[in-house]
Amino acid sequence: MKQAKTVTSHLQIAEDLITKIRLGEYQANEKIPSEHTLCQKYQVPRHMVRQAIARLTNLGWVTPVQGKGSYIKQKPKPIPYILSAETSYSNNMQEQGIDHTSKLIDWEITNPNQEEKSKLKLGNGEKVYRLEIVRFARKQPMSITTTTLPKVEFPNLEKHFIHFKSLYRIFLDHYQLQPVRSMTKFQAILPLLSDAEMLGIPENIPIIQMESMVNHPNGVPIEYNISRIRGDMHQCVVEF
Amino acid sequence: MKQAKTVTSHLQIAEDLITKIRLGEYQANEKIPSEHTLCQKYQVPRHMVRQAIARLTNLGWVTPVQGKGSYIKQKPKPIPYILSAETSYSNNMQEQGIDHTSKLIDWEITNPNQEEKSKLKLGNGEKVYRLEIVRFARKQPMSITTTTLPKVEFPNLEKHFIHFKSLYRIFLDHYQLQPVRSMTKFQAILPLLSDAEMLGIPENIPIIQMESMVNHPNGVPIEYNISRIRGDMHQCVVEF
DNA sequence: TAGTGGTCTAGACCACTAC
DNA sequence: TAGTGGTCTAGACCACTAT
Repeated sequence: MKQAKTVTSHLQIAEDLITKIRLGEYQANEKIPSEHTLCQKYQVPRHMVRQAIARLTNLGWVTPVQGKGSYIKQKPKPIPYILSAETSYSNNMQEQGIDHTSKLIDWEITNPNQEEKSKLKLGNGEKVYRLEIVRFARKQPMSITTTTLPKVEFPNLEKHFIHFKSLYRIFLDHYQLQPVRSMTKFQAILPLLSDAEMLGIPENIPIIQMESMVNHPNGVPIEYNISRIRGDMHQCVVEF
Repeated sequence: MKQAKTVTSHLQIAEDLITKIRLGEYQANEKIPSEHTLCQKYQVPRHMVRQAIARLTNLGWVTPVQGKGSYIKQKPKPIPYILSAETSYSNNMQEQGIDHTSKLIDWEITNPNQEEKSKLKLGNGEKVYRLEIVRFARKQPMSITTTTLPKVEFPNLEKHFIHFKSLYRIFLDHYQLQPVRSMTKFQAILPLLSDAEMLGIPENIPIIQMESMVNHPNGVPIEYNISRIRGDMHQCVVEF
């Protein structure tokens, strides 16, 4: 006679653990029981438990830390990010009273790529500034932006990089320019390794990749940027 | 004397495989070599190779199929989805000449939850229709929408479900109603298991969760919906 | 030193696909 | 039937954390 085998597979262990986290039996910021303990509890070899925990890690429920245990993740409260023609990131954070900073981590004067050239309607041989900006909110890195500006529109831009606060601050203070966002495209993707590292997030947290065109009030395109923002930390809002 | 051990860990195998896919040595829609072959190639036990492939799977490079092999994923070309006050999904697909359908998979008349009640400005005791709609484009499931409508605004709505084509078709044809989108919030998240299954995607493909308010042209809120759309298959566009 | 998670070995058997 | 990936066992040793 066949014995009814206990159907404890790694999938079921994972499901059980998730349920317990959901129901609060295991609490956020606490640890789930150790692998060893779980082996005893489910009466399975360690490999099974590890497979289950790998699943949980993947789905974003826990973060294992060597020598300590697997910590249950806090579900983050996302920050509203209002998309409109007039608002910039800093601007947005400011209005919500969220502590924020920007950091210029890299810049160059270079030849535009095809994309940039057409988007910014550049003539042949025109150069661009290309900046890499990391934005922080509540001291945490929240987004990375690659922004491209026609050199001709921003004479001596690099002079203003020394005490870099915000790009739009520079636009306003030194070029008397109130930029206008004309278009934003977005897409949900998984981060590149380099971006994930920079943002201090695991590779499996989705990010929103946002591509924007920004114009001079007279309609001339003056900025093209691609931001990668933490999808779990932002709730973007568009009003019509 | 210590022998310089070959540092082939699962991480390095994964990295090597990714590089080969990137460079086109292994081509999209083809398979990577079998686990057995890779074991021989890297001179490691199967467990190591499987760990590496698990990583690739996770990062979205391959999809293993039992009995066949691990297929290299095609990077999908996303469909543009224009967000504006006037456009609906069907409408959007129509204009781009993309073959599309909608399917009403579930509906009920029920009491609204707190969220729905406040969003739709419902009085006490007012009932709502709650529909579950799956939208297809190019024969593939692309999004799942939970939509809530005040019952009082749509008398005998269920009469029109028999040959369901599109919600907005019903609005237009039977209620002479040209709906207006007033607000959209979006966020990048990983799908729930049930949604992933319905969309036929692995759990690690990010989706855009989009919450919208839709009004009568006179400003009265008539629809509140939450869509989960495939993040990898859509490029959402907002114009200002 | 004890306990945690991370890596790794060397197998076995099963389920599915292709021929 | 042979080849593929999926599940599972039963260990070993290492790296890190806490005490």
